[in-house]
Amino acid sequence: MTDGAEDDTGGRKRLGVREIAKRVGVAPMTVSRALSNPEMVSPETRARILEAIEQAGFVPNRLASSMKGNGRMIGTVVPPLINSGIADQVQGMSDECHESGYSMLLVQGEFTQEAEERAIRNLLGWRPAGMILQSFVQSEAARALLANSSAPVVEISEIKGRKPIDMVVGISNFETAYAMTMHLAAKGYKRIGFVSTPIHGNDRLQQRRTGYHAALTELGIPNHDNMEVEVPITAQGGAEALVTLTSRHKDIDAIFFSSDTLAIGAVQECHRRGWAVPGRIAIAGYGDMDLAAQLFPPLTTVKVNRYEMGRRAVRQLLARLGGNAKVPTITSLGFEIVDRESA
Amino acid sequence: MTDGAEDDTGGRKRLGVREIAKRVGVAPMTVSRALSNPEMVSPETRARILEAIEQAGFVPNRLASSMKGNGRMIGTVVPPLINSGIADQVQGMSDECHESGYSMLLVQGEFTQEAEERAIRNLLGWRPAGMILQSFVQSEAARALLANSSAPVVEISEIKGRKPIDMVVGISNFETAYAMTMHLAAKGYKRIGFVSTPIHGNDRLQQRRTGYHAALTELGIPNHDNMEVEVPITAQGGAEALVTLTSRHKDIDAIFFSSDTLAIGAVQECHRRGWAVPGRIAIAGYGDMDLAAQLFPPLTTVKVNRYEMGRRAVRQLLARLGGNAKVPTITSLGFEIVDRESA
DNA sequence: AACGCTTATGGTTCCGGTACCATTTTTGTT
DNA sequence: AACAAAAATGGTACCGGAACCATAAGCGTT
Repeated sequence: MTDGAEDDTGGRKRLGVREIAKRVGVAPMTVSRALSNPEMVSPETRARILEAIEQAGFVPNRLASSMKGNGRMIGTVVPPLINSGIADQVQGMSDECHESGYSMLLVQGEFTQEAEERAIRNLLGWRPAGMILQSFVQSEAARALLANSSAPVVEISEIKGRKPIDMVVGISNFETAYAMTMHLAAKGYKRIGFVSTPIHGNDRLQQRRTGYHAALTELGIPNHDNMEVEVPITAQGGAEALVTLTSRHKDIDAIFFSSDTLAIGAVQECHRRGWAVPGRIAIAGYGDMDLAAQLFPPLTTVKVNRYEMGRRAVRQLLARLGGNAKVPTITSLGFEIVDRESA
Repeated sequence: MTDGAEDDTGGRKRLGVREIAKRVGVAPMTVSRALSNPEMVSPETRARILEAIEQAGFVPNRLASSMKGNGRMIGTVVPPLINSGIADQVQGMSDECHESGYSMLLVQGEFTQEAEERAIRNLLGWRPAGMILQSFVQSEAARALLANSSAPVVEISEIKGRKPIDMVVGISNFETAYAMTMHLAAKGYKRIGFVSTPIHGNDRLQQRRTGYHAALTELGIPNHDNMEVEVPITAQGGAEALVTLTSRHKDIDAIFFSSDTLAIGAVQECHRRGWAVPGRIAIAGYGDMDLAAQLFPPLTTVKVNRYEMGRRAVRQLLARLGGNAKVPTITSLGFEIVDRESA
C-alpha cells in the first residue's frame, strides 16, 4: 500500500528517545531529561528536542518509565457505579489523579472473595504506585497480596472497627445512621423502619444498621427485626420496601433508607397511593444526591461529600508517595443531616 | 524493624520469572510459558511452577509483557459520570474488559480540545491495545496522535455524520429525537419544547436537536428558537427549564428533555406547582434510567441500552485485536420509545 | 594561570517478561 | 532398528526509558 505518509521524516523507524536523540544529535539520556527534568537541560537543547518530539508525534512510553519505578498509575477498585452515588467518588478520584499527572486503572464490581482477589491481582500486575479500594471484602489472600506489593493503600470505607490495611478515608457510617435516627426521633417519629440494600459482606451498611440500632436502644425503642428490609439498589426496591413495611406495621411512621435511590422510589410509591409525605409516613434517605433537594417533597437525607472523598483518597495516596511520612492514617470526612420536608 | 516474615522462602530477592525459575529448577522461559501458554508445558512441570508461584506470592509484571506487545489494557475517555447515565456504560465496558482479562484505564471529563489532546496523549503513553472514546471533540492533534498509534479505536457516539476515526458503536441520536418528537405529536401535542444540556461541542446533542427540528418541520410546525433552552445537567436545571418555557409560552403543551435527569426535575417542579402531568403539561425524557419507570407519573422516555453499548464497544475492539478483519466499522444499537404516562 | 565548583551532556546497564531460535527428549511409523 | 516428526525445554537478546557514573564545558575566585 501507498503509506499515506505526511512528510519526509517518516522512515518507519521505531519511535523512541533513541530515535529522537539521533535526529536532534544528542544522547538519548538528554531527551529523557528534557521530558522529565527540563531544568537539567539547557534551554536551547530543550527547545530543539521538544520541537523534534512535536514534529515526530512522539509519545513517551510510560510502561518503560514504570519499569524503572517511576510509575504514575493508581489502581482502584470500586462498587458498581449504577445508582449508588459512587459515580461522584470516581469523578473525584479521576479529577485529582489527572491534575497530578497520574492515570487511573479502574475495576468495578460486587465481589466475592475470590473475584476480589483476582481483581487485585490484575491491578497489582501493573505495578501501580498506589491502590484505592472501596468495595473490599478483605479476603486474607487479598491482604497478603497487597502487603507483598510495595504500593500504599487507601481504603475508602467505614473508619471504625476493622483494622485498616494502611490508610483509610471515609466517614463513620455508624455515626451518620445514629444521627439520622436520633433526628427522626427528635421530630416525633416513634416507629422507625430501616431499609437497606443487601448488608452481607458490606461493612458500611452493617455500621449504618448498627447505628440505627444503637439509637433505638438509647431511645428505649425495642429493635424489631421485622422493621428492617433488604432490597436491591433500585427505585423499585425502595417502593417495594415501603409496601412491605407499611403492610407489616400499620403504625409505622417513618422509614430510614440507606440510599437516596431507595428513598426516592419510596416517595414515588407514596404519590401513587396518594399518601402524604411526611403526613402518612416520613421518609429519609442517605447520600444527598442531586435529585434529593429537588424532589417533591424535598428529601431529608444524610449528606456525604462523595466527590471530595474521592479527591481526598487520591491526595492522601500522593502525599505518601511524595515521601511525606507524616500522612495521617485515618481521614474522617464530616457529614450533615439535611433536614428537608420529607421527614 | 523485625521483618514480620512468614516462611523461609523470604530471602529478599527480587521476585520475577527468573527467581521462580531458579527455585523450581527450570528456565525463566518455561515459567513464562506456564503462565501464558500452559499447554506448551508438561503438566508436571506446570504444577511445580504454579505451586512455586503461589507459594512466593508472585504476581507477573504486566508492564514487562506489554513492552513486548502483549498489552492487555484498554484506554477509555468518557464524559462526566454524574447524572448522565454514563455510569451504565462504564459498567458495561468494565465488565466486558474484565471478563476478557483486560484492564481499563479511565479518563473522564468534559474537555476542551487542548485538554482532550493531553488526556489522549496520557493514555497512549501506556501503549494500550485499544482505545474507546466517548466524549470526543475531535481536535486535529488528537486525531493525528491516534492515527500514529497502532491502537484500534472505537468511538461511542452518534453513528451518523462526521467521519469516524476507526470504528463506531452507538445510536442515531437524530432518529431517537425525531421518533420521540413524532410520538409526542401523534399523541396530540402541538406545542413541543426542547430542553438539553449545553449543546456546543456535543454532537450527540446536536443530532438530537436536529432530529427534533426535522420532526417539527415535517409536521408543519414552525421552529421557534425560544422553544428551546439549555441548562446544566441537574434536576434543578430541568425544573428551571420548565419554568422558563412555560412562562415564555402559555400554550406549550409538551417538553422533550434530552436527559431523564432533567425530565425528572421538571416533573418535581410540576408537583410543587400542583400541575398535572401530562394534564397541564406533558413531559418526556431520554435514557430510561432506573427511576424513570418508578417515577410518579411514570416517565415517557427514549430507552437506550447504555450498558450494552459499553459492552459492545469493548467486544468490537477485542474482535479487531483478535485478528478478525471482518469487524464492522459501525455498530448501531436500537432504541425504543417507552410510552408511559407522563406524556 | 590554576584551581574548585557548578552545569550540561554522554555511555552503559538494568527493569522483567517473552519472541525467536537452538537443542534435547519423546513418540510414532515403516 | 532407523529415522521423521512432534513435544518440551533452554539461552539470548530485546522492548524503551532512566539511574548511575563519567566526562566535558563554563565561570568565578585568589
